[in-house]
Amino acid sequence: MAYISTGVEYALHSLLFLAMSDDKVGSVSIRELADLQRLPTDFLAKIFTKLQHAGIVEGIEGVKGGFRLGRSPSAISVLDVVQAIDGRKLLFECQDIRARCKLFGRKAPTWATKGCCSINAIMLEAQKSAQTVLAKRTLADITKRVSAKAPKSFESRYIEWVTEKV
Amino acid sequence: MAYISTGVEYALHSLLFLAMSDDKVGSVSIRELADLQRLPTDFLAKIFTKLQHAGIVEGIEGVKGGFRLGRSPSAISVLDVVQAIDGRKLLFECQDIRARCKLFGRKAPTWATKGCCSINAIMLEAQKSAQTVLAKRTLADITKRVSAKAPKSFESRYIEWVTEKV
DNA sequence: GCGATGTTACTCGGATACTAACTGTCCGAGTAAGCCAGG
DNA sequence: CCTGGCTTACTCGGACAGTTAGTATCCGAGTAACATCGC
Repeated sequence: MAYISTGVEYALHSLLFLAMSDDKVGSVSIRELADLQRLPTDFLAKIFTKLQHAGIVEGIEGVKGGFRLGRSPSAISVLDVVQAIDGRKLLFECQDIRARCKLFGRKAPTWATKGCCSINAIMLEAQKSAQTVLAKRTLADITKRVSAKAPKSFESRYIEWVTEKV
Repeated sequence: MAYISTGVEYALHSLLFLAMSDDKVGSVSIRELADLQRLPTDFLAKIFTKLQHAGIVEGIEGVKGGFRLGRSPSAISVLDVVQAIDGRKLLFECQDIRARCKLFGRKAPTWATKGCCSINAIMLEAQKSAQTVLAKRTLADITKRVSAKAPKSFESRYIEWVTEKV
């Protein structure tokens, strides 16, 4: 399984649609989002409650309810979404192997302890590097890139679809 | 589970020992390496055959056999080890969600196709960034950092242990 | 009309399968060093 | 001697069990818009 789950993928694509209709439509329901993209409805619902807990979206209960963005698309980074869905998962989980070395007696010396494992340090550096990339990309950036290559009709057809509720 | 498996961790720690004794001992057996670090022997064996296929270590069969580094520690990057053990795993597996969008008919337009998914592009960028960090760190670097903080006696005790075979 | 009631379409959240990957174990096969016996 | 077989300690590689995380589904509870009905 990949480090970044498909849940994140579902979330990002769905958020992209929400961003498109943010100023034009009150809210979009999970059923609509799932239907539109042929995604599993219940699963997408769970994903959105996570996004809500992170403040990325805002849920509106009751009939005619749904979700809308919790803040501006330019204030939602890809990293925000990844961490909201997958949690603050580590790229690498140091298990402190060196401290188990038989050459030490019952207690490992302090220089071999978890906090300063050289291998872990490198992995953390790599993780930070990846996160920096994800942190500087926002929903707004992606929307811009998509609308640059998508035809104008795409957005309008989406708005139409989501308001008419076929 | 973390993106970088514990197999990689076992491999790196073991390779560090091999690097220490590289010029002083012909080869070290899996049993010794596992015993020294209290790691599961059979599992470590499997890991080392992967490292061998990648040319990172060299196996010597028969009694008195074992493994030694396949090339200089400065020519073995952390990324080499990660890819040898975990394969060329992607940080993110694009499933081409956008192409499933109901707004398209039976066939998605070319602008929405896998190769140019904007989300995937960002993930690939993040992955590349992490890999760059891992690629520039070599076994030699780590060895240097470890021996800087470990007491001199550590290395000599290890060499002693591995030659005497208690 | 107008307020009370019921229906419907949503969001929530818990419980539960199913699946795939990683970890760990077991075992049999092949290989080479070192020992030992028979010439 | 020295040559051939035996033992031993390794590496290989296949097969398989256990565990965990992610994916997906089902269902009951709560909420609010809207329609309907009785007055």
